[in-house]
Amino acid sequence: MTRKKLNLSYIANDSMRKATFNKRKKGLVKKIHELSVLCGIEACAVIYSPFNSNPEVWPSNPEVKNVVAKFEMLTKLEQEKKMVSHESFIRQNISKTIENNKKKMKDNAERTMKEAMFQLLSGKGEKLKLTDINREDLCKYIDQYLKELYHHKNKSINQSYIQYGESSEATSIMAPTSMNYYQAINPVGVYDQNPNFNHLSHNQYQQQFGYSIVAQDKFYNPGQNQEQHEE
Amino acid sequence: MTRKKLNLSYIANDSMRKATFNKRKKGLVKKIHELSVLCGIEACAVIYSPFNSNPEVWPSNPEVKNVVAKFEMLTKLEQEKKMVSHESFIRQNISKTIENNKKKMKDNAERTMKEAMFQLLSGKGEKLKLTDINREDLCKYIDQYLKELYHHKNKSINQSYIQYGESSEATSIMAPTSMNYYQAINPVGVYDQNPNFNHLSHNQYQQQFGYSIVAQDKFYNPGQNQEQHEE
DNA sequence: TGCTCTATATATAACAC
DNA sequence: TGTGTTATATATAGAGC
Repeated sequence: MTRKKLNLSYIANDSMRKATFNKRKKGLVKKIHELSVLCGIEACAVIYSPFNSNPEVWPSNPEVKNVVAKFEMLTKLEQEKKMVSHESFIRQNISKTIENNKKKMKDNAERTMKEAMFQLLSGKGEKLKLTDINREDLCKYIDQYLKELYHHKNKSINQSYIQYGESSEATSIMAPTSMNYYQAINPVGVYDQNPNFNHLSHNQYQQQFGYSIVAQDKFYNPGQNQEQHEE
Repeated sequence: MTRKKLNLSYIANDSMRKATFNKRKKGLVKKIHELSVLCGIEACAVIYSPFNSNPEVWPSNPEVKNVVAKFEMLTKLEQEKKMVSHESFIRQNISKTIENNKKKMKDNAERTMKEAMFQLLSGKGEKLKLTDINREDLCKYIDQYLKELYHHKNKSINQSYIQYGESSEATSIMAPTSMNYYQAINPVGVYDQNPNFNHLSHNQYQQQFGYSIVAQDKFYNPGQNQEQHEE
């Protein structure tokens, strides 16, 4: 009569399984009851018994109805969200990891862009392997960076001086764009090779870059998308 | 460091309660998991946690969805029927007891009636305390008794001889009613005091007693209610 | 707060009836 | 099958960190 060390696997023997089932069910219900009393919470358990003819057995106390009612009230989706099941836990973890990864990749890309930009600014543009960096993306990044830079600068001086929205006109702030840098740093040929600046209509440009260039060269209107990379 | 003997009552101290909650929740989930593996069953538990911001936590494995789905499929009524909660157990017990009591009271009343009837039949009617027994009820009972008696007698002789329903006419069986007994046993005065026989129309009589008296005196049609006391 | 540790309370496997 | 008994495995209160 020496107790075994619990081999956690299905008990093949029918009568032994039933005996174990009854004992453990009793213990389980007791535990649930204790937990609910000790901690003043609502809890219930549903156990499908293969022995007891009625397909399911219940948990603990009269509050079952409340618990079940509450549980039923939640939509299935919400239940799944809130259930800390092993599966959903793992799923959540995967989602988190993917999200994290995306963030870091984006961050990485930005750092690369920034470095490239500063290399251009410091006159070391000829050392840049532009095959590694998408030229269009780089232009976009530089424009965005300068826009934010100017935005913040002007904001700190006089907030009201800047006008947002599509209707802002002559009062909008002058800011350099990637064009200036390309013109300044690269030979004309290189600039001409970039189709983004030469052949896009204003509408296309706006679509591509998220803000419009006004009729007067070198003026721009910060569009509604300007805040998207605000930190 | 000596473990106390578990005082099963709400733990007032917040941090201690939380610690206990977490420990016991873990143990509970483990137990449910063990039970489901050892006995090859589906089980789940719902615990409403006051600590964990998400209002409920759950038990063990991916089968929760199945368990919950099954559980939800059952109507609420069916669930309650099958739940062996303490409360519903007691409620069922109460219902049973009340039902039993009603049965016995009915049985008692019938025995009293029967006794009274036989006292009348044996000519000891003058000893009856008719204040204890509702005169109307007694008439009803006697009629019913006789009806059944004749019904069974004729049934055993020739079942087809009896015609049920409202349309049965001349073929219906002749049977004595309580009127005969009252007329035979009591002085006219007593019989006259019973308003049920003298002053009710046929329709009213039918409404009152559940069957009709046909135009010819002493003939009756067993109505649809005749089977109601059949044993 | 949340973890580990350890003595003890509890749960329960195996056995007997 | 259900119940009771006992030796042992497991759960956990209380303490420290």
